[in-house]
Amino acid sequence: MLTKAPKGTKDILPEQSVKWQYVEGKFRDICRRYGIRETRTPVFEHTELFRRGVGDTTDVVQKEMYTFEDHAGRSITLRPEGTAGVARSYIEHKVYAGVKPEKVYYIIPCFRYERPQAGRLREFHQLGTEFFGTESMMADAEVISLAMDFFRELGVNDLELRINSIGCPECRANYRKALQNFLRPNYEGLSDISKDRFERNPMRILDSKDPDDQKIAEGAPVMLDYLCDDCRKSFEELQTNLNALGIDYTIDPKIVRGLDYYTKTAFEIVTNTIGAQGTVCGGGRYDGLVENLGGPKTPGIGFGLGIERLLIVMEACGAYLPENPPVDIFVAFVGDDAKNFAQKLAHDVRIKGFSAVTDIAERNLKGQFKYADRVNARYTAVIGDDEIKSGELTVKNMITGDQKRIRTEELDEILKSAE
RNA sequence: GUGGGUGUCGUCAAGUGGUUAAGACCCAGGGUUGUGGCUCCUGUAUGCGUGAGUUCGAAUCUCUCCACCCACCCCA
Repeated sequence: MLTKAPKGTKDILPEQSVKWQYVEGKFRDICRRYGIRETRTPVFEHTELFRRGVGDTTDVVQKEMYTFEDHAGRSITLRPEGTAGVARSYIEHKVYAGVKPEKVYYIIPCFRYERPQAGRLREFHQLGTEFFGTESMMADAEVISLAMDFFRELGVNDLELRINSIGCPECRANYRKALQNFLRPNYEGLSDISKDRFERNPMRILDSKDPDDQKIAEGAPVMLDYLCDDCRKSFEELQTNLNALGIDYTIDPKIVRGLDYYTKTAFEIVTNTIGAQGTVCGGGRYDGLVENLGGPKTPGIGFGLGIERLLIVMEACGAYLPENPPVDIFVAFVGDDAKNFAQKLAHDVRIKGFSAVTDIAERNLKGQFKYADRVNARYTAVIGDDEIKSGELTVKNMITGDQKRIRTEELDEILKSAE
């Protein structure tokens, strides 16, 4: 128990963390190219923020939050997603008074109390972006474009972009009514879960896996047919923009999104290569969120992408992921005099900006070479009595096996040429 | 919250009631008191998730609990 990470959490050990850094670095670079800056918000927030922001009736808020009281009796919650905190920060610092739109990205851990399974954890990591202050569908297209660029540059193909519009609160209410009217005659035939959803969120009935539900839902009205003029125009614009960017997509009227704050654009990027949790990226527009949290009426659009799922997809499709990064030079030594000389040499090399590793476990030469091999050293320098006497180094190229004597000053050239 | 599966060395894994629990890899040391990735040798589980029971005897049978995995729900 004591030596076991809590259920649903995972240690990211060094051989994994190089992969994480690679993915994160790629994301940071893409965001830089899109002119997006990073924002960092607290891991925990007031519980009320999520109740209001994510929605009181959502599963996330109702049964998945890590909520506790702090010592002063405040109700605190570990963030279950990224958008609410970023929106809060946007309002708190009156960022809306500055240049619009505000474009930010984040790379953060999130927490949800769920039963873990493949691609689902209690602590998971999201990277994402949020744009505030523009209603233009160009923003939606840019956000989607960014996500697609990210996947493409990571070498992840066979992904499908699905888009939908869930309208604004007005047209959604109309649709809800129409859907309920359509389903009501067969209410008794619905599964228990769907009966439960009938009032709470009838749109969810549409993607039920229950065969009876599916039969009843056949021919049900589609949200897209109930969009108001403004929402319909927006959805058409989005498609025009995506077409202009050469981004393929399919329209999927079943995308509903489980968080209350979404309006208009909803999208998912899915894969079928990683089992049941196929949604790697989900996002959409949330024009009511900022106002709902007490800020000025401010539209917003963004997406969240699960890093754990992304890595699973990358491994499944054979995308490049770094492992065991090389060390420029390993400094081996024989004898006590050479010991200090070696440590000094390694230090000099490090100061010059190269990576150097030396034996700090008192191994014999053979063991040191073995270790040099393990740490993926490009070169190994050997220092012993002979070298100290002559002021030279023996340097071995670990890939070709070539070995020669050089003067210490020549080492720089060799290390540089290896890059 | 509901359902299914699995639990033997750091990892993979043999073993299905009978003395000391295979093997491989990894790791460490050595064959070579100055040379790795190959080779050879040596070492590493007082224990088979936990607790109890059946038995002369249990990793092997029964039950309890626990952990992990997978799926539903929902979502990243």
